[in-house]
Amino acid sequence: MSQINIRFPDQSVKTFEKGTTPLAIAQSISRGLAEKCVVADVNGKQVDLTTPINEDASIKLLTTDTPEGMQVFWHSSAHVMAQAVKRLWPEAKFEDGPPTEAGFFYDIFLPRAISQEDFPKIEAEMEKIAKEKLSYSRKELSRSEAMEFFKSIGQDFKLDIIQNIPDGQTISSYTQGEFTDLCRGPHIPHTGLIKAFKVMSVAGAFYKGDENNIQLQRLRAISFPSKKQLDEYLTMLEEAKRRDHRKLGKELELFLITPAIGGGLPVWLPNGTVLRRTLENFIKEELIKRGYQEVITPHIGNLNLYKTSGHYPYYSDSQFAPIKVEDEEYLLKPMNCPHHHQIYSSKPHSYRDLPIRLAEFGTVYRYEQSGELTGLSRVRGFTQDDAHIYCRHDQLKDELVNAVELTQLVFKTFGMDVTTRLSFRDPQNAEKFAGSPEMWEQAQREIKEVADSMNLIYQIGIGEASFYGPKIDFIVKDALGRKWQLGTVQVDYVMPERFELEYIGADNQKHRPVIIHRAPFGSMERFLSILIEHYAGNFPTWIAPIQVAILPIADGHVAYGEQLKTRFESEKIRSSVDARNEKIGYKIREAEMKKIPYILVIGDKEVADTKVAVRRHGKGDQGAVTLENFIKDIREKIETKSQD
RNA sequence: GCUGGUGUAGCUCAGCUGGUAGAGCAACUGACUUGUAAUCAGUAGGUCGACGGUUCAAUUCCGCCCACCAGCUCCA
Repeated sequence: MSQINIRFPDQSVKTFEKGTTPLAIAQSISRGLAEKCVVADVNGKQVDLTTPINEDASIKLLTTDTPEGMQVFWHSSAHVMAQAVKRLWPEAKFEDGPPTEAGFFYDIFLPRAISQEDFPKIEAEMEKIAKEKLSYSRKELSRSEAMEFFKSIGQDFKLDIIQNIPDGQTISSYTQGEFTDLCRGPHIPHTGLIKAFKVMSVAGAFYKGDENNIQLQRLRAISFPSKKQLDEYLTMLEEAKRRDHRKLGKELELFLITPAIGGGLPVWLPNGTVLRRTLENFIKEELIKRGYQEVITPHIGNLNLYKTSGHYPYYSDSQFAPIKVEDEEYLLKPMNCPHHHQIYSSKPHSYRDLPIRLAEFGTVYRYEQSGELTGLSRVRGFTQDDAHIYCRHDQLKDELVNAVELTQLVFKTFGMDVTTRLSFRDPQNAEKFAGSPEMWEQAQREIKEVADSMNLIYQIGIGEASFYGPKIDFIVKDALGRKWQLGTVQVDYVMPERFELEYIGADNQKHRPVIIHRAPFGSMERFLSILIEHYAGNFPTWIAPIQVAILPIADGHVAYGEQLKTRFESEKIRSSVDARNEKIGYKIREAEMKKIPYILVIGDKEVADTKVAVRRHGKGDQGAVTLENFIKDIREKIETKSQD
């Protein structure tokens, strides 16, 4: 009997009999590993634990403690859910059921609408299937066998998938119990490993992601190898919901969205306005340092402007209808750029003038579909911290670097995790993108060179470019794990042509400038939504709407409290006095719930010594300090933009 | 826009199978003059999202619309 060498991740090598399986190898190491192990990585390819190994190999045993293991675990769970649905409603037809970042879903065609009342039934059936400890058995099929089989069980969507599998790729099915699904695998050894299920939601999903197709029912669920892990996950979800900016926005009186004004048209309340203005002032200071000039442009513009730019034809279905005034038509501005281009072209420019950097907090209006509106994250009126940099081609890279650095400064200042995407055009979908293929190749190459020179870690998003050029996009996740694009830096060779922008070069000839569009925050509204969730409403002192709550213990201390407030005003410290006739515990509770960073309790002792008793939000009593020391400390926190 | 769900006082929520609504907190009034997360008592507050229908009677049943929530599609 021949032997083979198996190499482990720690580089140790052990000898096994030829034809051994990852499961047997796991069992030879420890029983615990064998029980937790769900799939194996053999020579870089994931396989079932029961797959025989017939030659020397490197192996990695993946347990449910690894992200890869959980992906397989959830994928296998999706099959269990499909089986459960099939048992409950035999007429169900299945499309696709992949794992996700948290759990899995299956797209199902079923004439009957699945509702929340059905979830417990589905979960119960899934638990039954788990208890049956059905093993997943793999079978490889020819295309015709696969077509014949899935036709015989009426799974029409699978036929379509089979037809789209490229030649030469193995077609396989997995069977557990009476249920067989088309699947490339791999899978966990048996359904008994899945100990806890929770069906989360059902929603429509267009077949193949095309809104002209029928809608399937997307059943989302999550599963775990233990009940405890499920409970922890559900608790984590509850925590996340508490950070939701829509909830905190109401509780902390930051903003208001009311049908009386209109969906997706947020109103900034006094507290939220402080927050937003503080961020705007922060960026304005940076713009001054970096040679930007501020401009202001109107909220509407002649429709012809947007016909020239191409925004109107490209996005006419997501703009508010034009307004007719006398014989002209005007559009609520969906973008600031055409206005800025008019500023550029209002006078001739020398190559010596460039770059020209025009910045504006410009409010734009877009008709977003009603189903898309989400708090401050997706709205119909929002303000971009926009700027357009008109530069010579030899200045482009430096200007791009500068713009990316500014964006990075923003995220660093707030300690936010961000991922970077280079958004390129999709050559398969060329009609969506203006300009020549050569222009696109050049602009994309330039963006990539800048990203590489700055050692950015990025993904490339094909088809994510804007119609006039590629972008470097900065993407963050909200409390519920949804991804949103915030900052963006874009290269544009199209608009200079369309608006016939030019400068006179050293050669006394006319040249086209290149435009960089950039917005470090992106949309102030969306940025604030993420910021609120990032801090869970516990804002660092420098941006907190109210920085200091002054709490007099009794009526006799209110006058001193008012003196403190006046002093704080002169020091540019935002404070409020709670002069109500309430016990100190009550006032403290309220100030804590408002998440005010500093709480000052003042009574006889403080009045006598010109001191303040400091309590930090969430940290309790810090003891008394002199007023002057307190002011010095908090001013430092504000000036250094401390996270504290 | 599409699929499913939700809509009751300022906020958070209760209200079984139809008989015009209730709690806690907040607000207001009074008492208490208070030392680190809720003092006590009282008062007031609702076209039960809008409109239409069925019914002797609709917050409750039906229809249509609106808003919000989850997802899909879209996102300059």
